[in-house]
Amino acid sequence: MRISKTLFVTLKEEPADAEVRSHALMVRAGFIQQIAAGIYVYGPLMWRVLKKVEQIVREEHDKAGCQELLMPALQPRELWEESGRWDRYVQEKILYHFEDGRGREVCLGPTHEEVITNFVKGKLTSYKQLPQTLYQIQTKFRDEMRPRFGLMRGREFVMKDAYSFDADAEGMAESYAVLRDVYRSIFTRCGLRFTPVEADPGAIGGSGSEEFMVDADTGEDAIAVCHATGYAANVEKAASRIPPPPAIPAEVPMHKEPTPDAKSCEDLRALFPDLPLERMLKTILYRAVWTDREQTVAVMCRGDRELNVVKLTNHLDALAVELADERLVKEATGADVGFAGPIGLKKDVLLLADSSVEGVQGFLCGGNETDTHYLDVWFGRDLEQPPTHDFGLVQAGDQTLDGEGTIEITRGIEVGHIFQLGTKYSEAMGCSFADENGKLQPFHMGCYGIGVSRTAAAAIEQGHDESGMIWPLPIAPFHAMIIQMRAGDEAQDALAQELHDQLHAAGVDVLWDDRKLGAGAKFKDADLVGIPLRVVVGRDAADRKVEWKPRVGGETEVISADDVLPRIRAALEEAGVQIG
RNA sequence: CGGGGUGUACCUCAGUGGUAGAGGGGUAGCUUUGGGAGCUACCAGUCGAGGGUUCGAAUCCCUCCACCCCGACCA
Repeated sequence: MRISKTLFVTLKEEPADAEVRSHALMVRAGFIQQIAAGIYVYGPLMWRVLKKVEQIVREEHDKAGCQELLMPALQPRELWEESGRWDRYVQEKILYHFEDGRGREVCLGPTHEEVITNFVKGKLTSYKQLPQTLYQIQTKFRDEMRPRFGLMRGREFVMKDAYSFDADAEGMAESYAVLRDVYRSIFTRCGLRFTPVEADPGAIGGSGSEEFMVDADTGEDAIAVCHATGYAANVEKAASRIPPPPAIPAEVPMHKEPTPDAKSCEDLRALFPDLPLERMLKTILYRAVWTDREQTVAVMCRGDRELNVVKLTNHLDALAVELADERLVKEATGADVGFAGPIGLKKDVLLLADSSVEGVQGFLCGGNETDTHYLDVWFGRDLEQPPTHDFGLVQAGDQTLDGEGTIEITRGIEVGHIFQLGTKYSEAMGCSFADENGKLQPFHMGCYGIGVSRTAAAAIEQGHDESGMIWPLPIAPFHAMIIQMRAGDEAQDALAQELHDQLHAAGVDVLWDDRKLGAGAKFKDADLVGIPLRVVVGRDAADRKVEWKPRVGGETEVISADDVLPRIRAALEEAGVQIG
């Protein structure tokens, strides 16, 4: 393809509103254009990338026996009432929903468990048909509170979603394992470095889930990994061995101390330098919301540890749990923010504690009175120890649960998430099959998602330098680029044309820069769009000599024009890319 | 949803009460030709929207909207 005949428009200047590299580079290179917050046009080059990712996704799913279909983006409210998710998704303001012309309520699908379950109902009717996995690649709609980072978190994005149907939990686990392998193959074939991690299933529900994280410092997700044991989990889910409780001090009666303006553990350390952080117990107030009620929840936690709202939300089985605002804190404690404690809380506040408080005695805690804390507080003597549970956030340096290794915190971009749903949707929506005895049983389902557009962005996040993008060969918009130095030079025109035609005929995706531009501009553009294999047709064209100039990792080399195709073939083969 | 910021040409931005600007970009010409070359001419804006103050508003005031950032939240 000749650049002069394509929509190839690059910008010299960085877009002002792009925070992450992938976003800035995609805009500069003309891959995407923003239409509104979190809504983008995918330009021709971007679309080529997306199609390549989609193709890899398709091939790997099909190879594993999955079947592709296409479901509607527009979905009726009734379906979502059946699964019981309408309220939660509306509450979380993630669902685009509106009335149609006749007053019927519909939504734009953020995910498709309801539709797929409804679709197989009456079609998958016998155990003899199982297992089956169906998938689609489609645009999803989610009204993200804060879309950001370009394609990383959009309100409309391309997603592959798959759903498995099995007769029982064992079957579901097998289908899940198959898909997990499919996912590994997909991201490996895309040329990405990634880490599969244990995850929290969130609003989707179900028992087990794993996320596939592309390793990148700019990722939105923090993950806890241990190289010694191989443990890897999203910090939302991760558990670790809590450092042992502090030594128990001599028993003295509880006493109240004035602590003016000491609202944090740090402030308190300045006041009581001899008291270890481990013997300061924080009490954090939250507002938990369910469909039909809400409650203030106070959670105690050791001063050297942090709380994990996701674990708390799951424990409470709440729709949402958020930090209490100033007003609510005052209402529950009677004090300003920073002085909450377990003693003397308002009666309707639910008091819980993180496991880290177990075994702590003689501690400091808030006095529920502005500028006041209690010291030398003992569980059992001064108050009952509240029910404890693991609500803790894993920290770098923690021991793994088995004590065999040390956890470190890294960052990643979530490009895939797989779930074992169990019978949540099949039961809620009355979707069942006949087993060997002719008895009706609900399906055991799994669901599996890949953010296709996010995967493309993650590839740039992982592969770029100061000059531009560096695409992995399997998902690059073009495999190879011919950079012709002087358009109009007879020898160069002829050789570039010959090479272009030869490569094209061989099935190589080749982009030919035939523009009448200075050499500098062409090299800058070539670096920016990051096509991995490059050939410069220049001053030696008359001798059928060209320069082999890969985007990265190779010295420029003068080679015969006849060696170009073999070289490209070799590079493609090495990257596992089939052509022709 | 709370806090902060920004809206002026296709892009990046300057312009604090008196004729709407620069650079990039595009077009034409000349020159140049291996890492975003030079010169000349031209193209390009309801100054986010509405209201107010003023002889006069991009500029001051009010309301709204959009976008970006931080937080909260989030497959």
